[in-house]
Amino acid sequence: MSPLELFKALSDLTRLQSLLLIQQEQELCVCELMVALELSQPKISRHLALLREAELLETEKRGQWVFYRLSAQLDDWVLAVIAQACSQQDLSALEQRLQAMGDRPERIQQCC
Amino acid sequence: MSPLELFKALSDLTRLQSLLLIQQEQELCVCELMVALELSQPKISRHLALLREAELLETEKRGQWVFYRLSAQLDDWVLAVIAQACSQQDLSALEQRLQAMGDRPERIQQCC
DNA sequence: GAATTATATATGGAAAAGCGTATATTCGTT
DNA sequence: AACGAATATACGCTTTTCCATATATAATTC
Repeated sequence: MSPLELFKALSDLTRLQSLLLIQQEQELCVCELMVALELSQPKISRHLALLREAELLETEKRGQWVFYRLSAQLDDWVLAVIAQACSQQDLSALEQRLQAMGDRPERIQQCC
Repeated sequence: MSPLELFKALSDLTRLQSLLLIQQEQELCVCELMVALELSQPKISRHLALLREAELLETEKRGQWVFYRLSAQLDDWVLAVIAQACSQQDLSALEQRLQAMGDRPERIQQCC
């Protein structure tokens, strides 16, 4: 991944918010992002596909859901850039809609 | 400056290389960037104008030249992102053409 | 003050990106 | 097997971005 590829991937609000929110939440499925960002399903899917093709995100299919999370083998400099962006981006409205969302898909407990 | 604005500004190779090379060299004028990037004058000027409008670069006119340098009041997180990009971008060919360039405008000695 | 150098901007067109809608696919449920 | 939910992709269109060329402006030199 080159700096140019990273910056292109992050130069769209939908992709930027999706990536940062996924980072914050560890993993999210498409329907959760639809609620959080208040956008249509095809729009979310298409932007996630771009982030996946750029190998920023990886997917895991569990049942009828596809969960997106940060790719496991991201270089440190990429993580550093994402962290800087995250420190400057207000995701509170998105987080709030996510919390308020009913019927979120069940998660395998990750930890403890 | 928002993350989105920064990423949009850096999502073009001409702008990315210009910004990083300017950072490395402290300041450069348009004609030096033309040689380093091997691009036309209007193309360089237009992209620099975008970086200036985004307040990533500032200019100083000295004689017939316009020198571009990093804006003085950039936030730390912006500088951090630029530094990460710089660590991953190979500018050696550009630097080389710059060194080999004849007739570079004289600089006011900056230091010591 | 005419010519030259350095830079900026305008203009029209080409390429790319993004969008809404429609459709396909896959999985789970009945 | 049929249906519904979740996701992906295809298609046509609009918008944006980028470019090459031409022109404008400003400083310098002769």
